[in-house]
Amino acid sequence: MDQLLALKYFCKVAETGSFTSAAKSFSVPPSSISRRVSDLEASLGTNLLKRSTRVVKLSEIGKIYFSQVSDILLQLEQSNESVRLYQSTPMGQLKISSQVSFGEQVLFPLLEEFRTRYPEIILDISLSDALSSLSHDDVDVAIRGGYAPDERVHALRLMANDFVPVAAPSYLRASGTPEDGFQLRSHQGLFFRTPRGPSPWLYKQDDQWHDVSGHPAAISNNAQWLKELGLAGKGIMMTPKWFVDPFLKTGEFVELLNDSVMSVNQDPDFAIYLLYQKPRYLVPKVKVFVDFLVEKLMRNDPKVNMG
Amino acid sequence: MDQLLALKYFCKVAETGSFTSAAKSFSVPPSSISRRVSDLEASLGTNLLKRSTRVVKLSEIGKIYFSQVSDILLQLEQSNESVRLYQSTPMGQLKISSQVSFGEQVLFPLLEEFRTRYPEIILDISLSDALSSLSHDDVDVAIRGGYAPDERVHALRLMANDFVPVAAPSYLRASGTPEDGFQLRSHQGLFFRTPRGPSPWLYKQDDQWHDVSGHPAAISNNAQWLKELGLAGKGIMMTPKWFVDPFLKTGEFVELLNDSVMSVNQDPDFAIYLLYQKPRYLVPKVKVFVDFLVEKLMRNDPKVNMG
DNA sequence: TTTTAATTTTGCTTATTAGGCAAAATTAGC
DNA sequence: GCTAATTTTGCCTAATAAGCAAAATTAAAA
Repeated sequence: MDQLLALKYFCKVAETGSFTSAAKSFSVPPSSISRRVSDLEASLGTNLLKRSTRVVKLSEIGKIYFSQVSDILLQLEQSNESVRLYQSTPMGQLKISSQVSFGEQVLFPLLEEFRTRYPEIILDISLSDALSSLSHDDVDVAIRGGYAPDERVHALRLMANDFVPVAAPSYLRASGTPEDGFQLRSHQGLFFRTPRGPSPWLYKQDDQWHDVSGHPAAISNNAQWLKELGLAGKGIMMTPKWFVDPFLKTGEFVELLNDSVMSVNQDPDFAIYLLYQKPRYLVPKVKVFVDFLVEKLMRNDPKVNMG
Repeated sequence: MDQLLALKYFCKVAETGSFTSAAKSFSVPPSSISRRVSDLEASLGTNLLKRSTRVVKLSEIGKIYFSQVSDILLQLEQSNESVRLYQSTPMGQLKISSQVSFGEQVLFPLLEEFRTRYPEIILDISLSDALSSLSHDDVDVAIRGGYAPDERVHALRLMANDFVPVAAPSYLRASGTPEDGFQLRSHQGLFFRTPRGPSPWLYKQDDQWHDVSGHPAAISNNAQWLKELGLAGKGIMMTPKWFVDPFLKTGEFVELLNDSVMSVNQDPDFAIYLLYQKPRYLVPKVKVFVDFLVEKLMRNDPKVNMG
């Protein structure tokens, strides 16, 4: 028996005092109401209603049951309504995982606008360079520099992640400016250590990749420290443009080997990806964040969109 | 969709963290659980669960929904349970309607025992000599001197309602003792007025009924007043034995024409009836009251059971 | 990484149950 | 007692949940 249906029928009969009018408001024949209510009474072993052809009244226990059940039905409807609201309005906790430097450099400056635009979303950002899968970690969206990931996850290519060699003018004055990829090997290098180890410098010539890594002056997983060393003229750093963009503009960093194809990775799909699960029913908070990042990073923001 | 079933399935999945174990506890195939929960999610337009083969976790909105819904299910179960308790234990308001004199004379003396035996029943007694149908009046049981009533009401013949003429010794001394039914016509009469009018005195001889009503000394629908007049020797009163039983014992009243067939009504089914509706599911409070009256009035209570 | 085993989901059929209509039964009011 | 509104019952159809087997998925083990 569809007990919830029976309860709805019963309450309507109790409210209207008639099977017929209850049937009308549900657009079913009165016989359906009669049967469902009878079923309900049978399942409880009780007469909830005192029937007579003209007036249907509640029995003593029917009165008690009705007052309780009608409240319960109301509560249930409110719960359903709150779910629908959640599903139609961006709200709730939004857990975002990002690489440290991208988060610090690109993400954080954007978030204040996002917060004011969607005040009902509570942001929960965790920055980490550790490889994490969305399925394990309890995150809604993840931003990762890397490859296109597995299938059942939406991967939106936010921007290219091209690496370029940069150095401070002071370094170049002291050590000279490399004119060719292979010359990098004789320079000082500031190396970023990924979870897979220090990233090598790769140089492409005639469809061939060459490791042109310089002498390691410093290795760290902390991009900030490496950047400071670079600004201080301690060596050449391979870095995504977005990471040093402000300094290139001011001239504190100089991009080297403009025409060469440099990388730290041979995979052409290497890029910044926005990852999020694709559930059957997309949650608004995720959708608006994805849309927001697309708007800010993929359209016409010259500062970062230089893929 | 059987939403309540879906909610139960969903909550069990949320509690156990597994479709399979939920299926076991309901003794249905896991596919049923899967489908019902999917239906529920579809009807809400939301993913309530984050599925993976090993662990099923609640989504953000799923957590909220679960906490609300599990509480709602609990409330509903409690309501159902309270109905079943009501249906298995004598409790609640018991509305009793009775004729005034029968109530005062017979019923009230019994009720204290009933109250102590069933403390959870709240008695609501209304005494009235007006004809009332159970369907109109909001009563659970009614006690009526009269005929067997209509069909869809249980009519339990509690006791006979034979009327006998009685008088005080002082009256008999002053006016003489009638030796024959027809002699009553020359006596003073204390007449009870029913809703149908004053009750005549009827005397049966050779299968023939004769109206042998005396001169009306007083007419009232208040039996108590008539009784006081009778005790004061103002006339002869036709009364059920149970109404004057204590006075017959003390000799304050004397029963006249012991061997004659006297009545106020020609109907042989005239008696005291206990009336109650026969609903599909008999409510315990009514059942125990009926049983109680049968025990007290129909078995071996010599004081009143003199039909 | 590959394999394995547990779990969920899907496709199909069967069984159950609600809806729908008409006729019968019930009853309050005339 | 009759009439009209209402509820209930009988019977059929339609909708939906259960049941089973196979396929798909995925966390953990090898």
